[in-house]
Amino acid sequence: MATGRTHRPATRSRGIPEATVARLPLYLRALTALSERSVPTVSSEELAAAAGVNSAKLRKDFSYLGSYGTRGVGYDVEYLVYQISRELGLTQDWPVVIVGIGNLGAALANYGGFASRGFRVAALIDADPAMAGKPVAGIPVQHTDELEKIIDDNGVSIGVIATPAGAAQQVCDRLVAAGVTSILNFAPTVLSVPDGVDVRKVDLSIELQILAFHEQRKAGEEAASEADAVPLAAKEAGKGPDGDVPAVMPA
Amino acid sequence: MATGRTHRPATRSRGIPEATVARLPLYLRALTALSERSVPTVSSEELAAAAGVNSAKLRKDFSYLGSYGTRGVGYDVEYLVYQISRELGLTQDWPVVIVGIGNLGAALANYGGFASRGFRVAALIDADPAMAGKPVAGIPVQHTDELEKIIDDNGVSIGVIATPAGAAQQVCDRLVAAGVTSILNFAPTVLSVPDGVDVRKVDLSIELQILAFHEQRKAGEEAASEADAVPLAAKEAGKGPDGDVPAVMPA
DNA sequence: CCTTGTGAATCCTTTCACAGCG
DNA sequence: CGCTGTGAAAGGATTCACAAGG
Repeated sequence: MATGRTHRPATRSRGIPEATVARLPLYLRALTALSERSVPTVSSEELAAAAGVNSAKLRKDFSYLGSYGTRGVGYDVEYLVYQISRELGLTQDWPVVIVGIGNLGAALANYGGFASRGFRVAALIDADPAMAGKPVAGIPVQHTDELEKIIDDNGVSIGVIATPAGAAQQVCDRLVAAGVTSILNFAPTVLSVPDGVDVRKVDLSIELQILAFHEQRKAGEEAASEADAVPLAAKEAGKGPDGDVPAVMPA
Repeated sequence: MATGRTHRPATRSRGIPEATVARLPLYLRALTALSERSVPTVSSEELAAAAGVNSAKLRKDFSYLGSYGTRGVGYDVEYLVYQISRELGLTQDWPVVIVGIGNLGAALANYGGFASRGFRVAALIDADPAMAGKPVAGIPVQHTDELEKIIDDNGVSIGVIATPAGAAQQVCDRLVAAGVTSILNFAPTVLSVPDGVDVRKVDLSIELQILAFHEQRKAGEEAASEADAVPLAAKEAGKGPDGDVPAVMPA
């Protein structure tokens, strides 16, 4: 969805479509579950159901990786787990730093899904001096002043931004300057980065707004009121209780 | 991305493309910022830059909503804010419940972006009896036993699941049975829901995995032609060539 | 037989480029 | 003029449906 702006036309090697890449982690998770239950093989139909997609799509996706299945039988679970992991770059482990240790940052630090998938939280960084030294998820928080040194010492190329919106671009710039080339942004802001740097964003309130759109549709399903003229009374001014708790701020 | 499976072919009224719907919140945020700075009008070019998209796309998106701009001038900020809010269903407010008040649930409860956008956290629900009554973000946590009553009393139609993966489907089923028709799922599981219920998921580790994929590509970039301009300071965090190959190989 | 792998058809999204209008 | 609104072209992604192969 939101990778860095116009990078090169298409990575030449074996261009795997972006939509397929986005689904590989899904397949990987379903396969891992099967693997844990010692299921030896799985058909595209079964795996697709477990991953919540349809089987034709899954087969097409796998066809970009190569021919890893056996006709009449299905896919070898262990082998596929390995191939997808390798394709995603998860056979090595990636040190990541999390910047902004509010509620959300702490949640991320504690999130088991990172560690179990080849990601290692190398450091937690926060601008609040009072946080410095305090352990979160067993890792001591370090002050922002150390950012460049931390990136450099740990060879970090992936950074997670969980600061308030106002601080995000600044943090981003420092991360990039220090050598980070992939950023996962939880702050509700558009980050601008130089070419070659990938940014993905997760925006909590946007997801809810999309749901609200569909919810509204459902509500007005029968007796479709075409009657809404245009009150224009945009009294919907930016409301009050904004500046409270940290984590992430609204726009 | 992940709305409920195949519901009706397309909402007949004025079918706004899904891709457009997903961008409306982005525009809304940029417009709100302009509104706060009392900017009266904005061109598609400027607004597109602020939202991080290109201007042709933005104009096409707006064209699905109607003709709200003025040629030679641009768009009236206040008016657009209102139109988009209305289209997204944000002129009413939506009571939501958050189930699973761990680190992530607490972060969500504290997240200002919800309240400021027409969403009201009606209740926090957790299965741990020890949490019951404890206030988080000023709202007392209630026990799961109360779930159905809470949904009913508050007329909640949107639920947020922030429980561990193992509990998610069960919670989902109860929410749906109680009348919730839109679910935002943070648990790393595929939820199955009946037709007519929308599910969107936010998966923290999937985003990182996608970044890792691209990061890996960048690392293998040099050695080939085009000396990319990107310093690529990544320090080669140890790591032999190809991790260990797992036991099973293909037939 | 059964299930994969894949051309071809279809559908959706983005981009182009310019006519049309304030 | 400048900027919107939009047909038309281009590019992706998804689905179909079936030949190929164990």
